[in-house]
Amino acid sequence: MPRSRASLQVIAPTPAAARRARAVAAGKRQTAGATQRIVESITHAIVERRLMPGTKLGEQQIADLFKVSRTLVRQALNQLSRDKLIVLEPARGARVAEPSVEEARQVFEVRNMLEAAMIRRAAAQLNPAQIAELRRHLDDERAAVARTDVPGRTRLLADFHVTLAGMLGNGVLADLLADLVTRSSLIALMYQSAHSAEHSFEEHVAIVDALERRDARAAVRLMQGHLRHVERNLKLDPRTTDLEAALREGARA
Amino acid sequence: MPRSRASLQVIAPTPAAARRARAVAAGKRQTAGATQRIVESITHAIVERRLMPGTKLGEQQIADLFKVSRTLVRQALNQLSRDKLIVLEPARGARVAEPSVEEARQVFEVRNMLEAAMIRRAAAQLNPAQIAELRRHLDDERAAVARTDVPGRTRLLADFHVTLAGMLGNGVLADLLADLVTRSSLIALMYQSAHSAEHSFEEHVAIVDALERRDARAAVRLMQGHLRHVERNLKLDPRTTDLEAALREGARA
DNA sequence: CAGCGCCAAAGTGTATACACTTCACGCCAC
DNA sequence: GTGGCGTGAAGTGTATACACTTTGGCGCTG
Repeated sequence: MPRSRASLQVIAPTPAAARRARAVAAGKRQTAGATQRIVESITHAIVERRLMPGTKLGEQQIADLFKVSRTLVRQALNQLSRDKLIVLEPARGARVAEPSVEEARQVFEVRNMLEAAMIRRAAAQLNPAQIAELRRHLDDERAAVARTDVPGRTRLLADFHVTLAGMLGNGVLADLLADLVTRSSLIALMYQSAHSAEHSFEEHVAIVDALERRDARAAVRLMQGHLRHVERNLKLDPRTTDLEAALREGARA
Repeated sequence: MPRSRASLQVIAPTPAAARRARAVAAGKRQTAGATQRIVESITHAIVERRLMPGTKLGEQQIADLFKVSRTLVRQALNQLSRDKLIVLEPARGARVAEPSVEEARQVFEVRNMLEAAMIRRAAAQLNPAQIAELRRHLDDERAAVARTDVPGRTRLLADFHVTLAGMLGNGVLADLLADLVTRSSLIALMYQSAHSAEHSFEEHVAIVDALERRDARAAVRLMQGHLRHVERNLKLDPRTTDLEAALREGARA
């Protein structure tokens, strides 16, 4: 009787099932273990620019910090490695990633593809309540920019894109874009010259304006312009001479 | 003198560095550890339909199969979990994922976004040699379809999309799409009714034809049609009655 | 004195040990 | 006979132990 368990649990859930149900209902997502805490901690540290690219991440060092064993730290590092936030070299440990110029270009190209399509749909399907939520987000951005809260504004400017993705009701898209946006933060950290937070904020406002007017074409154009501006503000030009590049290759081989 | 190591290694690489360099030069990517072997093995098993959704994946069982400790198996399972190919329930172990109808819809929506943009660029920038490579791929597909090699044709039909992504020289895009395509395979495995491999193959041919003509508009239209057809061929309609759905929810809570 | 090789310390990679949760069988009360 | 509850086997979660690689320094040699 393969179905019996289903109905039984509906009527009289086991303690374990009840706890799981409560965990889901209670809040967002129960922090499964310490692993997730470590991942988020390091991710935030990178996004908020407290960890520079190339920084060595010793396992024991992190384990001591979080008062756990290396086992959990390694799990966390593996996740971060998959997110491309750190680089894991065999037997040589983990370092904060140093994305190449080429990788930066590719990340922005993919973001452009995804976000152009995303904003087109947003213009078509967002309801007034969601527009209002975006406005609230913009208020937060404005405040962070005003008080020159660098970590906060960095996070908020990035969150704008993720929030938008989340509103389309497509979790897959939201997850994907969250990864890309986080990677973009690391890229910005490496290459950013004089990115004007104010400029980004104003472009976000213009985008929401277009969404509210349901002007899909303008929204797409503004979003693409926004992404292009962010990318253009990075020092992605070939700064290294050919010789220097060759030596870097050698050092990396 | 922070630069000295670079030039030194160019002139006289250490054994370790030399080995790493050789590993990179020698072939694709050196199989870092047994972990990767396990991940690929299970991934292939799922894509080739030898592992059904819901199948329990016991850690010790897998460890014995691959003659390694549970440590490595757990690493592999974590990776697979991030790929959404398996589901990891705390203290209850790993099972092959059973993507919901909603998740299926979202995956195809994102693929549509990405691949429409991708094919547009492909039409603009692919060179004749690359078109020829696509033709060769189509030959393989045709052969696999002809001899009703189900695992092979499944893989090849999926690889078409990944190969295309790879040709754009954007590794980030290729990786992302590879994930989505693999997830799509699992989705197909769950919901596919009577998907005609021949039909997909013919649509691939039409797409390459359009690319060769550099007809971006037609290529986009064909690709979107292709994805829509694949999705439509899934039994994504609400097959379960409301009652059944409710019970499923209960069983899952 | 420069360069090479060797050795020890540090750090990573894998396996194993142990604690804790889950699940199913069986027992007991009703 | 049915339903609830405890108990033990199975399996997962975390920590620890140990082997192996890397690396930097020291002395030896030419």
